[in-house]
Amino acid sequence: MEEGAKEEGVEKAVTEANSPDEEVEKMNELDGEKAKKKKKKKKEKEEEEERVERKISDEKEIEYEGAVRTNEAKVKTVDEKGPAVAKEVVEKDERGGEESLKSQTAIEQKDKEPSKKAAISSFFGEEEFAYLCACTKKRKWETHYNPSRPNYHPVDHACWKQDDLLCCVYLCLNQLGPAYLGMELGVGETVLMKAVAQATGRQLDKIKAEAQEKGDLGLVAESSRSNQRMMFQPASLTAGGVFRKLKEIASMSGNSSSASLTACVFLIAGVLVVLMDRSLAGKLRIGLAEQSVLSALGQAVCLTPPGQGFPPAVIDEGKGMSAESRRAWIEEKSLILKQTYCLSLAPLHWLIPLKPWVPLRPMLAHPTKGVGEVMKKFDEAAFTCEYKYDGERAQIHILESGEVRIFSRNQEDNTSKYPDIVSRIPKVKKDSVVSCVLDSEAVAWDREKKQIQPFQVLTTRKRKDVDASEIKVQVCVYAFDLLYLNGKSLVRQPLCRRRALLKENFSEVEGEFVFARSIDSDNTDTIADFLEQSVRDSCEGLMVKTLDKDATYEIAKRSHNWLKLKKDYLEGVGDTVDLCVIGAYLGKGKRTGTYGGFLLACYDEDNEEFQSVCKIGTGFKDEDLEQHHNFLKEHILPKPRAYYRVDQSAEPDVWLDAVQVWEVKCADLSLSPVYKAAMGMVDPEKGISLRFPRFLRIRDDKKPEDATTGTQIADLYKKQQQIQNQGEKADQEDYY
DNA sequence: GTTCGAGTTAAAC
DNA sequence: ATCTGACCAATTCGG
DNA sequence: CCGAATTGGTCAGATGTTTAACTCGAAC
Repeated sequence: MEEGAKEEGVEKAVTEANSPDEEVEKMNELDGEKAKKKKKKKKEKEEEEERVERKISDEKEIEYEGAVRTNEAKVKTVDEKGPAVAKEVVEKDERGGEESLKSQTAIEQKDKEPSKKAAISSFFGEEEFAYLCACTKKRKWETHYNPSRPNYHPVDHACWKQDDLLCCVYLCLNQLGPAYLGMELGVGETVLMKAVAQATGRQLDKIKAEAQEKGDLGLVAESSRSNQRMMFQPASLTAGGVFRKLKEIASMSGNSSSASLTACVFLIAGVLVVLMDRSLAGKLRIGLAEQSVLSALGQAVCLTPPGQGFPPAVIDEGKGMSAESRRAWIEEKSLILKQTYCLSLAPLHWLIPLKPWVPLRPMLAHPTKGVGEVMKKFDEAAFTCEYKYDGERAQIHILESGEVRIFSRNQEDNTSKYPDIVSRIPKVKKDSVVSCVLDSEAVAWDREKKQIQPFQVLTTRKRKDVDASEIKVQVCVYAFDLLYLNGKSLVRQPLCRRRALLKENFSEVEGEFVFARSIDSDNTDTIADFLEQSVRDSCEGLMVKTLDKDATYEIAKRSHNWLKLKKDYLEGVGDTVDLCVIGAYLGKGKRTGTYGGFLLACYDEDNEEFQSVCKIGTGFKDEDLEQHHNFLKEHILPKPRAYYRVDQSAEPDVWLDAVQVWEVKCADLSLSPVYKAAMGMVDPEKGISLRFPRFLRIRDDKKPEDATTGTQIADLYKKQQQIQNQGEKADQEDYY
């Protein structure tokens, strides 16, 4: 760790921060200084000036919990007031004028802490940009980071070591690198708790209990540490150092191995316990996620353009502009950044154009609760409706060399999972295709019955290094979009064009590669029929996409440019079930202090028992959660009733008396290794659970014994399976 | 050494 | 995956 | 015509089931 600190001293002397208190003092000094500068610089109205100052003094009053100091940046974490234990990253720099203004308005509207966005915008400090400039200039990244060069290996990303800005960015995004390189920490909550226990020398159970009470493991670690009084004063922690350590952990095999545990321990014992902890858990909770980081970065890069050397000559390129045009300008530039980010997922990597090999983020869809809403949203624009197949997103890249790569929805490299798809690409693409990227859904396919299989079947496929000869679950690819063809990006082309090119350049092979079924209609009834039909054909519903207007594939502009229409979104349609609450789980984060989720059971009339069906944690209004907590805490049981059937792995934090019935909606039913409902009725060992359960309302008119029965659940499951087969029958009738 | 089971994590949805 | 709430921008309503 | 209220969209952060992969440690 100390080594890390040394390495960092590149452009600027390291400022040692030995205690949080000192840190705070320093920050305050800086703030004061910067306020002055700001005054000089900003020639806006005095009114605004005043507000800026007010904000700064506000900030001084915030109580800092701890701090990370890098050479380039000061990152402070601050606990928000109120129930939400969120984090703010606050960093002031002299270019913060614009951002401060924004935050001012926020303060005025809501007399609370500075708005999150504002804090974020000013996260990246001037020095970092300078550093960034230096890095970009040197092109370290580009040279090392070139996946297509021979002998390339992810390890080559060691070049990251020197780039603290990048480290900051990744830390913020909670990633270790571009997703498609598949770097995972392998550290989950349990390991983390062990580490905290070990670091603080306390009992694991105690830690667990406290974590539940406080709703945040990081807080536990923090308080434990301060109780403990550190034996040694750790060297200041740099963002780069932390990041490096994280990667180290990731690259270690054997997570609960003593080596990695001690590494975690070391980190935790280090300085910023809270921040570290959350980062490890993958939840920074700083009220700052991807989009915001990108915006911040976008602004940053605009204002202090890269490539100037150090120190940068131009710090605020937008200085002369009016507030209006300045904003528009920043927005425009940010879009470029976002666009490349959407392509490559590598923030520093903005120079590369779309090309096969680098996955791009897939277009997503907004849920829609009826054909009416679809018509309203797309109004006059022409649109198409496609089947929404229930499988896994597959972005298939064909390189000029003929090599094929397949990426998941989250840019995970799935090439080795689908050797079967890879091998059938040549016979499916026409000769006109040299290189391309296509968007599709991989769906489990029963070759004998020639029909689609449920999602649950697909998930049983092997995931790594699959040998084509060993494949048990076949897949059919349903292609629906073409994003790149023969050297040209089609991302800016409208869907109608892309779709036409797709159909021109590929040919269908039954059960292997098929175009998504679609109709182009604006008739409500026709669409409703098509929706019905899609469900009969084992699909989830429809995807609705405009054909011409706003029909590009530009994720940066709009990542949810499509609509999805599922049967279970429709009000009063879809599977609905009445279940009894028999347990609750303590909430985390926002939900600290109430229940974050509940355990639900159906009533089994044969054995007169309550069998667990699923947990539920969404669909509640804040108000609902409060109400449930108040009501249910009166019905806490010291231990479960004898007639509760619950798997050990689903045991709630508190057991509840079966007194209330809730109406719950779900998308599907699944065979469950965990839940006990209807066990033995469709499978001797497995019960039945719900896919995507959500709370609808309390059923005060029903007593616990009136809850949906095990038999009914089993019937629902069977009905679902029938639909599978009926769809096939209908298809066959079509054929003959 | 090998095998098996338990427990954990990440990633699909 | 689903869902809610906060926030922001654009549009509509009412005086 | 302007300010206030409504609406629509995006983002962040709560939470769901199931599965394969992986590691560890005990039993063989």
